[in-house]
Amino acid sequence: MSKNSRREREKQQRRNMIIKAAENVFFAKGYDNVTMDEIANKAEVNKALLYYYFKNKEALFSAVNLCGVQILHKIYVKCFNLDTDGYNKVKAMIQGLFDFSKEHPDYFRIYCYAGTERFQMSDEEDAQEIVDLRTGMWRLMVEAIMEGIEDGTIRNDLDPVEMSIYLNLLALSALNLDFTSKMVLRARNISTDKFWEDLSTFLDPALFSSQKMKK
Amino acid sequence: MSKNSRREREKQQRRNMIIKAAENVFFAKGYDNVTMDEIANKAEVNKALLYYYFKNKEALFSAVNLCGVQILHKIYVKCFNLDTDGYNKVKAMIQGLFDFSKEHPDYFRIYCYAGTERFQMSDEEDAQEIVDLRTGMWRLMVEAIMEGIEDGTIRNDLDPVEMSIYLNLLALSALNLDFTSKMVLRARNISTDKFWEDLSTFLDPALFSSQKMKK
DNA sequence: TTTAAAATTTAACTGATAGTTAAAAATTAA
DNA sequence: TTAATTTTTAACTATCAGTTAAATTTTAAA
Repeated sequence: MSKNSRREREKQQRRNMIIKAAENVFFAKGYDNVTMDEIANKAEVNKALLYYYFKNKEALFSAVNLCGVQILHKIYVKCFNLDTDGYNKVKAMIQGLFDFSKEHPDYFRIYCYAGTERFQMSDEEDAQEIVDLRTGMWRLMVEAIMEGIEDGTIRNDLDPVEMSIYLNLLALSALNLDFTSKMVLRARNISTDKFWEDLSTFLDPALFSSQKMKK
Repeated sequence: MSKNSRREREKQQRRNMIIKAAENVFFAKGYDNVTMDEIANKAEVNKALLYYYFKNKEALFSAVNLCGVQILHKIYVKCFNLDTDGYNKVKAMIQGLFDFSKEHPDYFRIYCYAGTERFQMSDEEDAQEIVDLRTGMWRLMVEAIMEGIEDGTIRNDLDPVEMSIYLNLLALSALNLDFTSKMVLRARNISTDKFWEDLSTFLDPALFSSQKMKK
């Protein structure tokens, strides 16, 4: 049994080696410009073995993406466990996403790419775990918002579920700017970091508006 | 000369036929699942002719996308010319994007897809016009925001350029939800239309915050 | 009507690449 | 030693974007 589990471990290690090799190549050239042969070369392994461990190219990509998502998930958990009020937990999570995009820009890039139309269905294991982790992160943010509503640091006239989605969407797309927006900012000499900081100024009144403006 | 220009017109018509055929196929099956042979069949034209009129598949896709962008651009112009204050112009533009996504869901879908990493460089003509139109729309929104700042309907403590990007990003991604967000909303029985309406409630305080909260 | 240019078809071709396969070889557990 | 598992080998299929060059048809203009 102990030997069997050692074997299992080694198999897992081989799998991980392949994932790291794939990571390397995906990071360098994006998804579409990478061939399976390239990955096999990088992993110093035969191409057929890739298909022994992974169903196809997309599954391999999911495995890489999962690594990043796990990191991000941990960040969210840490933010949620901060000893502070709801508002600050939420802010910490948004900042956490920013930090993630800075510390792991490549993971962040494929995280965004994986959210594309191109990848939106799959029944394979890693894809499912990604969905679970993402759902988990969302749940944490909703919890934080609810805390904020109760302790009075976040407005109470909106559904926390919807609010969490607004925040996530905006944060994500602000960190993953399209070509036109980047151009515009560059032309105005606004760095993406300043753009991010100002996002906070922009959003704060939406998070807590003392005036319950209706219509 | 008049005959020459008639010929030109007919050539343009043929081009348009091809675009419409491509449109049909792209709308039905997305970009990646479409083959050039399919488009040629739909257009009842030989595949080689596609390459006579368009550089490659991507150029053809750009031509289709351009049609949608032109519609959207007109909407922005109309909103900008409304006889109202800056705040309401901005709101009208955001609502215009929503209307576009409802009236032309297919154009909207490829508009989003074309914003992806996959498509972010190209020197061909239609691609350039798309960039120009998008820049134009952005300019209009910045103008509207500046009017709002001057007439006092929009907060004055933020760069209008940045503000326009925040608004566009959020609106766009709220209309183009990723898989996880859609799931979450469905699970909570929140329709995407309600989600959109509530976005307005969420955002309003950020557009005009009477309290100039700093830090 | 003639002629030259432009538009269109035909069909076969290249090159890339994901994915398959089946058998042989190497490694490992027992 | 043996049987199961892992890994390699290398050749194969299928698909598709993109090319090409010659033939044919259509059109503009003289």
